[in-house]
Amino acid sequence: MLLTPKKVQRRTAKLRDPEGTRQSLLQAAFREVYRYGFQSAGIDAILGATHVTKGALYYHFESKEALGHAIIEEIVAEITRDRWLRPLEQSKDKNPIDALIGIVQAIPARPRDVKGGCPLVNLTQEMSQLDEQFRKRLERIFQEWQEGIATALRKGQCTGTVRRDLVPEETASFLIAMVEGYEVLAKNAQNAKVWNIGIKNIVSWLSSLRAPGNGKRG
Amino acid sequence: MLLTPKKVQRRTAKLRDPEGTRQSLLQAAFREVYRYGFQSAGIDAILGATHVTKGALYYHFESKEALGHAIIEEIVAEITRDRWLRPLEQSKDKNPIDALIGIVQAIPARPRDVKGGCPLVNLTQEMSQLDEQFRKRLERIFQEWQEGIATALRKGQCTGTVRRDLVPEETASFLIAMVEGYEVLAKNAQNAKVWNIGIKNIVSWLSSLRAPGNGKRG
DNA sequence: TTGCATACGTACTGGTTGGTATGCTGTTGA
DNA sequence: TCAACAGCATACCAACCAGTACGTATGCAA
Repeated sequence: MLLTPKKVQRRTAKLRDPEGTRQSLLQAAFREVYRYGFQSAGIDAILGATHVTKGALYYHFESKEALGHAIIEEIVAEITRDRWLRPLEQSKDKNPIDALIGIVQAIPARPRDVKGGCPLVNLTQEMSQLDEQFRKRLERIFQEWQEGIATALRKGQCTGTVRRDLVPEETASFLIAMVEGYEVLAKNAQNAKVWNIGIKNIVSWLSSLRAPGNGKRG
Repeated sequence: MLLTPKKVQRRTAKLRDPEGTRQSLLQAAFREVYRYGFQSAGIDAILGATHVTKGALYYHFESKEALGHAIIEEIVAEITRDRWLRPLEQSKDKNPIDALIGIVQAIPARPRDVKGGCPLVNLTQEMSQLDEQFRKRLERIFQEWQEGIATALRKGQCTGTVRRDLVPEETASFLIAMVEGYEVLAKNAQNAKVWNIGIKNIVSWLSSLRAPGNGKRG
């Protein structure tokens, strides 16, 4: 008896879409890593969250480590750019203090964001000491972030909206430390209230950076 | 003539010393958890760092989780008390701003501390979202810490050395967020320089909390 | 139509993990 | 003197985990 011809059509006629597969993997892997940490995020769990199989994963990424690197460069870095750098760029004619206040207040305070904390901090805490490759990639993000803020502050100093006695880089770091610090506190509390109080205090501190005689909307 | 009443200690023979065994385990486990995180710290690695065997471990602790709880309650909590609460207690007649400045400046900046980050933050980042038992224990430490600072600030407000417009609890949280935030930045940089700049900025901010007309050593 | 590279799917493996079952030894109270 | 028990030591296990081997389906070029 002749073999039956192969199943002509699979129900969900899967189109080949390597870029789509790659993105699915990155997104799912990010979610798992965000939740459980890189080391504890299991490959099988990541695959279970997608319709992708192990063969496909290891076709697109050399190793779990390489997947981790891609997450940092393509997802985590983008989050920082979306939340901080692009808004700063777009409001570069405005008073940078007002811009920063707007940005800080716009950081999502949805339960899942507060409870999960900042992906950048999560990965830094877990990996910076253990793996230099991870550390370098994370450091680049921090530097980009700091420079973005420092540049805006420097401009504000030129146009007279920001106090001249500040060192822009140090002030930028300080702001980042405050934001990250409150993310940690909020994550521990698993509660947006802590975060909202934090925002309030950061905004109040940001206001103290205005050049004397420069009220709101300077 | 009577000889020594108690047995002379034998050098090589292993004396049974359950409390010592327990402490060895706690210390070694803390070091491993501090370095690799709780989930990634292996039981075998912990045991390898001691002269203790698995049987002894599971005699003293019900599970890895229970060991983790003990680490938080007996080691991490003690670090916070040693660095913050006891110094605050001991200098309760002093200006609290000066006391806090002293404490912040006294936080160890040795490479291994900077590179490892703050144990409290490490554990919070990793576990708060995943395990409520861990979270609760960590939250207690944060609360103790915050209350210690807030109490000191409140006293300062009464004695006129601290600005009266501050909300002590919020200011305490803010300080904690700053410290933790800079620990994250320093850990990412794997470099004490970032930390030292952080200290400088925090100290400068702390000085701004003094009541008007109240210089140093108020 | 063939030929071949891309893009997967599946079954498996060697090593590791937290945890346990069981047995031994030193100490202590009767 | 001896039983009972605290305090371990050792061997072992099932589950899991990253990674691989290898087969197969698809698209495209010649």
